[in-house]
Amino acid sequence: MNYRRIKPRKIYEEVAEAIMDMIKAGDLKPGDKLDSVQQLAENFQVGRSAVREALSALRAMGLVEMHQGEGTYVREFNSNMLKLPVQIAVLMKKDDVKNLLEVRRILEVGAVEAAASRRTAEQLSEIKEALEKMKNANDEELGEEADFRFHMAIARASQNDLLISLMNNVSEMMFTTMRETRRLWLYSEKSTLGRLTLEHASIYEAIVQRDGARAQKLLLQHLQSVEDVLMEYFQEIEM
Amino acid sequence: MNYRRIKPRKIYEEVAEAIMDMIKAGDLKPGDKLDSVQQLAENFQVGRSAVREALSALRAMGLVEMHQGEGTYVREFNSNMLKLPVQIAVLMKKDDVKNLLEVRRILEVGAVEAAASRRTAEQLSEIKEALEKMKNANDEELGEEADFRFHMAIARASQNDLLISLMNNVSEMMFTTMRETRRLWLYSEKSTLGRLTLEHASIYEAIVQRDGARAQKLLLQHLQSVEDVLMEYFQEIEM
DNA sequence: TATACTAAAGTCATCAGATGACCTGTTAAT
DNA sequence: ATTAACAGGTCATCTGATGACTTTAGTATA
Repeated sequence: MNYRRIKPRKIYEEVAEAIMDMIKAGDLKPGDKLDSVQQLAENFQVGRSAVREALSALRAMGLVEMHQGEGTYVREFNSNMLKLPVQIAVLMKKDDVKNLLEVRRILEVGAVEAAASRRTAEQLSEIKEALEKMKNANDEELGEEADFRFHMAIARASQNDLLISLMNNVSEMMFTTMRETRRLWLYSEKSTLGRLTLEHASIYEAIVQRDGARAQKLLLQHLQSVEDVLMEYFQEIEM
Repeated sequence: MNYRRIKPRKIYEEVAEAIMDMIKAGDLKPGDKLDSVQQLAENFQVGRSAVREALSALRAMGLVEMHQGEGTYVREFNSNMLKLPVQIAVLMKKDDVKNLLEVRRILEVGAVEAAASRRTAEQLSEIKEALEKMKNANDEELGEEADFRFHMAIARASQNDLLISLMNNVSEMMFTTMRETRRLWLYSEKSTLGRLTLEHASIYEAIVQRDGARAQKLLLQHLQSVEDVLMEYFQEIEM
């Protein structure tokens, strides 16, 4: 037999949903202040704890902000509010890291094409700036940061907030997981930084010329070689 | 001037972090039962509310499960535990939907290449099954489901849990946002279902032959045409 | 009047006790 | 042996109290 699953609806879930509905319906707009916990509890005819748990859930989802002594406010909802739980990254096993790198590559290759076709002049100069910084960076730390900025500048040029936000999250998880690996790698081969810079430069050129296909191809090669080296080091260190 | 922001650390944040550290350190493994709220409160020397808020946060992150009357457990952490707040989808504006579709396309084009090169025989038959179901579906509802299954089967064949999970989330957001649109679209043109099936079939063939590049090209065309029609309808309906 | 300090009100954060709901395993009854 | 009743443990929720923090208004002072 096939019984339909009975779900005991928790009160805080109902409250959270009710508040979310008010947001959807436009009764509450971004920036608006919610009623006090006390007030909400009375309105919904539930205890304050239930309201607090509901608000906690909404906060975890990024829908509201709670400020002690001030009140609770509806947050602006750009797509970039999407937050993956980055902390989880530290729990990752080797396979997960491989997957993470692959997702990074997929997202970025997708982003660079959009960037090539949509980039504004301003975004172009942002990319160029990161590129220049990398050229002039003798220090590994500076190089690493410039590298990161270059890739994020490309993401921003895609003008897809959701994509930007995903890449942000994925990058952060990458750095969290591989912070040691990456550092060792950069320290070990001085020549690497130069090669990376050259590859970046050619990608930049393709974006300048709005040649999405070429940019994709170059970026793919670039990332794949980086991946290979990174995985090699990662394997040595973490296993 | 630039003052560094002072953050009054909330107790529940500290508790959440402490528990997370225990998980990281391996003191708590997936499947383990946490101490009772009562007990944790005593251990940390804080009130039960603080513990509950901490656990709420961890639950929202997907790190633990709370079962009334039973206890709180550490969840298995596959990458597929990554949960984007899908509910937010309903709040999306037109631009967001466009971005969402683009991200879907990027992820899926990436996934299909991985699928083409890595798919096992079993995964192949899973894809074929979805394809057959779609062929035999006279009903729109069945067709829609088969369509969905086809795409998810490809994702699974990529064998990248993180990628699968992201696509799952993105798909869900898509369906949430466009459930009305999509239905209307399918109802309006019977011929569409047949065309979609043909396109799927050719993609399937490319995967059979492990021709990643060809699969990518076909899928890209497929998704782009779907996107175009979808956006057209969406604009009419929602504006 | 203008400024600085103070007080009060509103609100979130946290605590602690009490009660209800729910699950599991044990014991008792048939 | 099977089933029903029970007990213990635990989360869910309510409630009153207290602390911390922010904003605002009022008051005192120069």
